[in-house]
Amino acid sequence: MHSRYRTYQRISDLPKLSGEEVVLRGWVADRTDKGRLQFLRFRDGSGFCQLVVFQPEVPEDVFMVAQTVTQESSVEVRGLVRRDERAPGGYEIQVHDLRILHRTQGYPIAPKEHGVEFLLEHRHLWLRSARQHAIMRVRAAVIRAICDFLDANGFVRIDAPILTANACEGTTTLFELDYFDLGKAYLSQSGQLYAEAAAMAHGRVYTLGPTFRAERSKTRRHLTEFWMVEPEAAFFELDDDMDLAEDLVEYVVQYVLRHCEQELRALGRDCSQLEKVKRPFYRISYTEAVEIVRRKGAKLHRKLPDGGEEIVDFPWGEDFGAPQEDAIMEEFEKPCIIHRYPAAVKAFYMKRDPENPDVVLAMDMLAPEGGGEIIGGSQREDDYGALLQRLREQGLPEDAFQWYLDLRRYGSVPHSGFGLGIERTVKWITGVQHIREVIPFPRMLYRIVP
RNA sequence: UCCACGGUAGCUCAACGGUCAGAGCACCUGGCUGUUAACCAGGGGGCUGUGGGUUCGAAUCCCACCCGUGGAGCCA
Repeated sequence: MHSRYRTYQRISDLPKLSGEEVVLRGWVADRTDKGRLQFLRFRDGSGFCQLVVFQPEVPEDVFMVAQTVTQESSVEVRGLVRRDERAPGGYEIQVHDLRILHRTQGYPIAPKEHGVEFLLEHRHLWLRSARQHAIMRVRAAVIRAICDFLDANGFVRIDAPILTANACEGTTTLFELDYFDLGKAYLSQSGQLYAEAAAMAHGRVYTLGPTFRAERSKTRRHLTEFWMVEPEAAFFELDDDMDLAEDLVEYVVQYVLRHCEQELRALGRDCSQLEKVKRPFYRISYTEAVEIVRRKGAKLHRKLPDGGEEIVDFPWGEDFGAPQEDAIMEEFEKPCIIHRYPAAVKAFYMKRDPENPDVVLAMDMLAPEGGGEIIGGSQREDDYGALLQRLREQGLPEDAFQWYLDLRRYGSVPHSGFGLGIERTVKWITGVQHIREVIPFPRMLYRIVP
């Protein structure tokens, strides 16, 4: 690609520059030497490559610079690009000149083992490591793939507000703040309601942005601030919604396999399972899922009023927890969609199944290999009276939802959508164990810095 | 919020209630022409999270607090 901004060569271009003299600018990730032969692991943002400095081939002062340069110093290097099997990545630079731009003293992160706390404390520097570099590239690719797919299928990106007056689902705890003279405002936990409004204007839309949950969650799959893409489409019924979710996830996974081969290898990801992620996925009803849970003996731990706990066979009507989801996904090597959940455990805006009023037209997608729940969606209640009744049943403030009810007053149509968690998806695809590694600066219960 | 575990050198960890709290890595010095977390030799580096208690004696046992970790719940 031609760029008017590129004034120097980059590591990502090395295969095309073999045998040529190049000038690169970047940072020394690490160094080691064998006397008169020195190896510098060099990175410039586009990738990593090895610099080789051999004493007889460079001026004495250049050799001294290479010998004394510290980890994470920024440098400019001139040298010959060589193909060499011994070099990580297959190419290396035979250094002719090396200049220090800024000498680093006491870089905190050694190229050795570190604990989580220490690394999170230094997240601003940790991002430079090869592993974090690869994860962020996959994250970028996932978001790119999502936008490509939705744009190509006629979805218009609509950005939802982050400051909102109303709680979306009325269940989870929200971050609250004072909004001038208008009282309390909340950080959005979902752009869905706004996406619904926009879908009545554009037919097919999606929101993409950060969302916030003030839950005191402490697990490897929760963040207090996370990104979500939420497609919403007029005239889509539940089956269309599931088709869309399936198509989108298939596209994203296959896109990453195609475009991030290097990154996935750097992360040590076994891609054989990902290659299987092709339509059709599995699709089972909640009732069928309950049967699996019971068959596999994933019991329910239920809290008793006296503070104790009882362990019972999983009853129809309860929502699945992590143990149940894990039990279900042991059965499947591809994503599985579970649909038609008990109405009592789902949000007020979900439409009842006309064939069974005990369940709603909702669906969740669970990813295999411990990926967990990556999608939650539903067909929305499009009947004014039914929606108003749900609002009242759940004790939600009608005033704040007047505009939302308007969507059912003026040209209401069947419509559906879902939310796909960006971090959960990246975590699954990269095979990373903890969600905090797949967002640049994670916000968690006990962490807001850096 | 509940449950469990942890906090000792810059980092990762060790040390039965008993001499001066150790090791690896990182850092500094020297050696080596192919290193991949190189290796070899030497060197500096500590308010054992905080406060109280038990004891002749506490990193070690007890209590409280602070900080963190991951599991539940909640969910993407």
